[in-house]
Amino acid sequence: MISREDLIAAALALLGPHRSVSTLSLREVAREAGIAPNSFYRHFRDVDELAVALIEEAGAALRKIIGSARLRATDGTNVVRGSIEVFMEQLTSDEKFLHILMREGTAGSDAFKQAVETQLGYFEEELCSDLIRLAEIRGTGIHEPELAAKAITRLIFSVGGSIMDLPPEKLGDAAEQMIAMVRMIIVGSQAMAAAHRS
Amino acid sequence: MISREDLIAAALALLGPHRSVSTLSLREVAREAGIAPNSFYRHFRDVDELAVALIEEAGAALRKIIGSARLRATDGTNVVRGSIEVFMEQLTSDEKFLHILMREGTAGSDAFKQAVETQLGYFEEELCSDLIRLAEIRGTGIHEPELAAKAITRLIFSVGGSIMDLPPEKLGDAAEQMIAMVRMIIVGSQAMAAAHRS
DNA sequence: CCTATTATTATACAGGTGTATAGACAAGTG
DNA sequence: CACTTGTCTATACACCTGTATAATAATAGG
Repeated sequence: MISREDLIAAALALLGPHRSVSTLSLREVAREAGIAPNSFYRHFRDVDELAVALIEEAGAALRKIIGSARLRATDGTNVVRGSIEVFMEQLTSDEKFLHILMREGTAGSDAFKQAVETQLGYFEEELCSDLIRLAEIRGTGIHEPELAAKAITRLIFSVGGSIMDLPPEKLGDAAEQMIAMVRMIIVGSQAMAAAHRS
Repeated sequence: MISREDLIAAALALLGPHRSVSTLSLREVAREAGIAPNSFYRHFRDVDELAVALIEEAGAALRKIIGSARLRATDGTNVVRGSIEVFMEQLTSDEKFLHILMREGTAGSDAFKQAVETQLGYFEEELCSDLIRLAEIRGTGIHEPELAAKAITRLIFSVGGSIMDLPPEKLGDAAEQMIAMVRMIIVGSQAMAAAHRS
């Protein structure tokens, strides 16, 4: 007896740097999972529903990963660098969670897009509390941390999408650029807090 | 006799908020253009080549639009707001150029992705010179304007992709958020310039 | 005007897709 | 045991896809 998770795993196996979720077909996933096409319906209404489940799983897995990275960086000296390094690590690993979330942000069905949106929202929330914590540690204020978190999240996922099939030797530079861009946002939101206070 | 442009126009007609370039089929475009499927090959090797041409056309059209908006805003008081308003205008107009560029950033073939990347690069360049000009007018320095331009461009196209099928009454708020986020980046890059100079 | 070349078409094929239908098999219940 | 119930499969249908081939229509050259 096959399970939802088996189907998700089968879909995951088909995905890769050159294969996006929205191009998966029902028959293909069923074939990969070793079941008859029609059995697919026992678990999902259509591939779209599978895709949404996949996104949710990928998001949860990713948040778990960066969650442990968050705990590591409580001193506030190198949070940005540390987080982006975790990100790049994940980008070059065999796990496809990041690729899925980055690649499919704007394609696919409405349900699918909204699932991605929801996951990005979770990241924003967590990042937002990080930013507030960071500002407290450093004693700087922070202006509209939700917006800063949103900007950083979108920026990273967008830039991530462009660099994800770069040759590995260029990823270092890309990471440095990312770090600099994120710092700009953080410094900006802090400077704006200072300006507002005066 | 049908031309490349006619085919591009046919493809454009098929696209919309719920239809992305990567889902266009050769037969479909040919049908829309009123030619036999095989005649498609006289103009493009495959749909992918059409898609690339489409991206280039959309990019050129967009740059032309914001180019005229750029000229309008030489005093440097409200460049950000003005630019984003042009952006939102375009987002709600019937022209689909923006949608195309925003929606397809990370999906589709490699050639396609790179075409989008190229267009985004053009935007970055133009924005970069704007930022430098703005910094001169205001007398503030600017730290790594290329990176700031990249961050802003990616941010706008990424956020744009999420809000493009929002109900129109929420677009105003979204625009305000965009403005605030872009300001964070600009303020940040200026603050970093000040810090470096000291 | 006839011909050579080019552009466009119609037809056809092999393969893929989602899904409706009906049968096969195992499990649980009396 | 017989029987129902839920799960899976095999077959089949209609439709769509890209493209190879051959026939047609249009154009240009002499």
